[in-house]
Amino acid sequence: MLAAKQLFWEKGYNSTSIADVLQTAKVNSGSLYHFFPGKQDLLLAVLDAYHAGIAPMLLEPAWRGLSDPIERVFALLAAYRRALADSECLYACPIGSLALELHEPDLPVRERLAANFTAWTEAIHQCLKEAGARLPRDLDRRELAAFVLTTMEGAVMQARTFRDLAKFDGAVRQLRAHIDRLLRTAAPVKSARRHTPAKKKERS
Amino acid sequence: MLAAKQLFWEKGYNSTSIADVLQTAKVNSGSLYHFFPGKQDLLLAVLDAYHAGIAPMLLEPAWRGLSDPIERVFALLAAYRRALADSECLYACPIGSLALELHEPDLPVRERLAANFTAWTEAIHQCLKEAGARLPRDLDRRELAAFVLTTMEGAVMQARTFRDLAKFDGAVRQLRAHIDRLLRTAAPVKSARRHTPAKKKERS
DNA sequence: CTCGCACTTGATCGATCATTCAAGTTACCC
DNA sequence: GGGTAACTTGAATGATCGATCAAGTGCGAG
Repeated sequence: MLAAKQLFWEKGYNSTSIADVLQTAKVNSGSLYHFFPGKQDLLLAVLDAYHAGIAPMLLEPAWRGLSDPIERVFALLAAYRRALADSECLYACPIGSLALELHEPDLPVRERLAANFTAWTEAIHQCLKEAGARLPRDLDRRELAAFVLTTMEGAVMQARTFRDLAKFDGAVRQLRAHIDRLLRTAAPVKSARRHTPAKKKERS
Repeated sequence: MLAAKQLFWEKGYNSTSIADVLQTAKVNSGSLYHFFPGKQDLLLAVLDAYHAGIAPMLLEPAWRGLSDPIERVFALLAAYRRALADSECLYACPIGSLALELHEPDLPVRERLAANFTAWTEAIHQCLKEAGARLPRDLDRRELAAFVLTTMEGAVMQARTFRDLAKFDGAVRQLRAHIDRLLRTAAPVKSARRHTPAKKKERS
């Protein structure tokens, strides 16, 4: 139900009453309960809708015309920046909000929250894999992909709390510095091959 | 009120009823309303309590015996790791949770949420300033400090959602790699060419 | 046409919500 | 001891919550 999706995002799950949904969707309670046995089933459907919409509604618009995988990573972050800018910094990632709002989520709810995060992270992971040798061979690309999500969620949280886009930009700038350095490490300056030192062993 | 603090953290603000608070605190409604005109005033008091507790309840225990400022940064993150481990990954940063749960926070609420973030970030900023020349001169230390908070919030969110400490560890590992590189950039060679024991004057 | 089923209607339920208040109790100053 | 202000008591309020259900309506199949 689109109305529920909208309202859960605008007001949160607990603050959205069934009556709100009914009014927005212009249906009666009986109709709703015919399709959704309870409020939680509505939430499950909403989470499934978000999951299904990640590729067509989020990734595709953000990546239109971009082929470079690293550019795509930051294009996705730029899409969130736009959402913040267009909403005077009141935007919040609906999945992240629900993940923190629901303190005792039943298993099916938590599974779907996790599935949304996984799908998001996996899309970034795909980019990092496509970046191939531009990134260090021994880099854990899945871990870095999850770190991009970490950065996005933390950055949105702060931008929203401070109503300040600069908080978002600052976080992205730090992430970019981190990734730039990984790119440089993997592909040292072309003209100075002799500058490449012996590989230092990695520590944990 | 300690009971409210506990319950808002355990169940969230909207899911905690006044009746819950009354029962936990073993007081009557009249008493509570004598001190707090409404539920929101209770929230404000809780947020103020968190703010006041950052130094004594969070930083001091985490930093006991540690003097190295960079170690302190990661010791604070380790404290959150411990909170997750001790709670089977159901821990959530109370401020972050409230920041995302309250979708239309009144100004006084939002101010206090922001004040909590600011105080936390400022503590890290202090560490980074103490790190002095070990970090690049042109590094925006406040921005990096905010990025540490970004990482913590995003990492806790994912660890909690996946019920997996590894999600937290992965984010911290990425942050550590980022900061390690900054440390290396500032002090390229271990054998100090020109040690400057003279302390730079600090500006306030 | 008519039967059966999917779906809608909207009143209604008991529970619980935040909040109020008149009456009672305690503590402290003069 | 008497007064008073701070605080407690706990029942009551009206609103709103998620959920229910008997009585419809519409429609396609036979």
